[in-house]
Amino acid sequence: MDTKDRSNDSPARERAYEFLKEAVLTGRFSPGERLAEEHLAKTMGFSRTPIREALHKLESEGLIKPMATRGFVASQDSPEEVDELFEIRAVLEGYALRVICGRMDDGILVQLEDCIARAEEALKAESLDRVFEWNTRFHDILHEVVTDRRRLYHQMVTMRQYVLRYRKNTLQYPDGGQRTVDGHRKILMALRLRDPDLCERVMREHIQQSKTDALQFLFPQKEVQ
Amino acid sequence: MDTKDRSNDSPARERAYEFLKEAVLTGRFSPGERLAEEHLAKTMGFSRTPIREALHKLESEGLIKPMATRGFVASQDSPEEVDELFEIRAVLEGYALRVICGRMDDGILVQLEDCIARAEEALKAESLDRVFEWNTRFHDILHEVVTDRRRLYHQMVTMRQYVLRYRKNTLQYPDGGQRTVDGHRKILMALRLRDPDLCERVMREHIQQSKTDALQFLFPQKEVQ
DNA sequence: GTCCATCGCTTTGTATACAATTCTTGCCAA
DNA sequence: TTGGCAAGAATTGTATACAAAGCGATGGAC
Repeated sequence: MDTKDRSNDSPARERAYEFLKEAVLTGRFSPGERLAEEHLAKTMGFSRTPIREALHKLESEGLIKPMATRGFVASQDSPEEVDELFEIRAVLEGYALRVICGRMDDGILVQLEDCIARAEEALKAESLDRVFEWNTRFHDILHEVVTDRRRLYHQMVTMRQYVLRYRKNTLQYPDGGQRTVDGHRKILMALRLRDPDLCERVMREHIQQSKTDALQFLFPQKEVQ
Repeated sequence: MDTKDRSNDSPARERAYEFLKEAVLTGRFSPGERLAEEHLAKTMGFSRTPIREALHKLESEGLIKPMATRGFVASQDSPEEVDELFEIRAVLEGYALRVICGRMDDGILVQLEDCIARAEEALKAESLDRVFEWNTRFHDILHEVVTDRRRLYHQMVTMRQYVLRYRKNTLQYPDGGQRTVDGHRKILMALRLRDPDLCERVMREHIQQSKTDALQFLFPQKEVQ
């Protein structure tokens, strides 16, 4: 039935968006590099129209920045901006865990437990890729519980993907992986206790911890306040 | 061809955006009404291009909703969506007040005090318009303290404007105005005490209170959980 | 040699044309 | 009558053309 190539049936605007997002998140643009519509259009084989729409969407998500007069640049984030991003994440994820706490069932708890166990294994095996994978899965499972809270879900997903690009490297920092897994363990415990206040606090601290790690990785010379 | 836009300096896309935002926020579109590009373009005297860009921006802010297959509709919010909006606001504003707390100075405290006093006066005079005005000013003053936290600031401003349309009516509810002013008083006290935890909690409760009022106003028949 | 004005090139902003898709309507068959 | 299908109308998606605005380079005045 559906024999057509799937990559071709989504609208050009979406493909352009995915392509550019990927490019920004993997740092394929040098920081401050100007994003010229015509050039991008030619490179990707679209016209300027879908490119423009993709650029505007990326801007609304804060992935690129408008220049003073016109056009966009691939933004290099300042330490302050990274800090703020993580802080907002911490606050939203904390609140989300509070909501999630009220919706817990044993099936999910088992899944989370499993994630942690596998991440631990990967840690012992010193396979950071797999640690990263299972840590990611841990948060995915939690987010899935609140997909019906669309604003919240959308924001969390957006912000997390924004951050995942350097999150991986962060794990390589001394004990970064261990700290993350410990954080997840605390989160699981708070969920088991069905304590919303504790849930919120623990999640917030977890994200703030990862903020510290990320800042130290990204800006090693700077003091983190 | 361009005989009509000489008095306008801002780009068409921005004027289209402002116009449509205003129309949505004041309820000029009936809920569920389809927003056809061609029609809007003709009505407003633009071409479809700036209209499209404006519509996409409005969608990214959650003011309109994409239909299943194509196009947008002016969305009537469900109780659940209004609830979520206020909850996210509560969380963000709470965090913001925590930040603001660390930046307090006497000048700002005096201004806030003044706002509250004037709102009280207006309450006694039963001038709800002026109550509304000074309550709005109260939050404006707070937000101005964190304009440099751009994501946070932008989100708070966006969400608040979204909510202000029915906020005014909410005040007309029994004691709605008094409750709001009381909330502001608590906020001021928490700031005076320079207690970040208290600040966050008090602000969150304040927004949640206004959520309750708003829900009762918007959906009087429903039970509010 | 330096500063400023101006011209032209580059890039974005807007309009419009055209293609693709969805929605509607009306007809025909079961 | 109803269900489904097809044709055409309506509307969006994309490409392109054109207008306007910025940016840079060149050249002239001092």
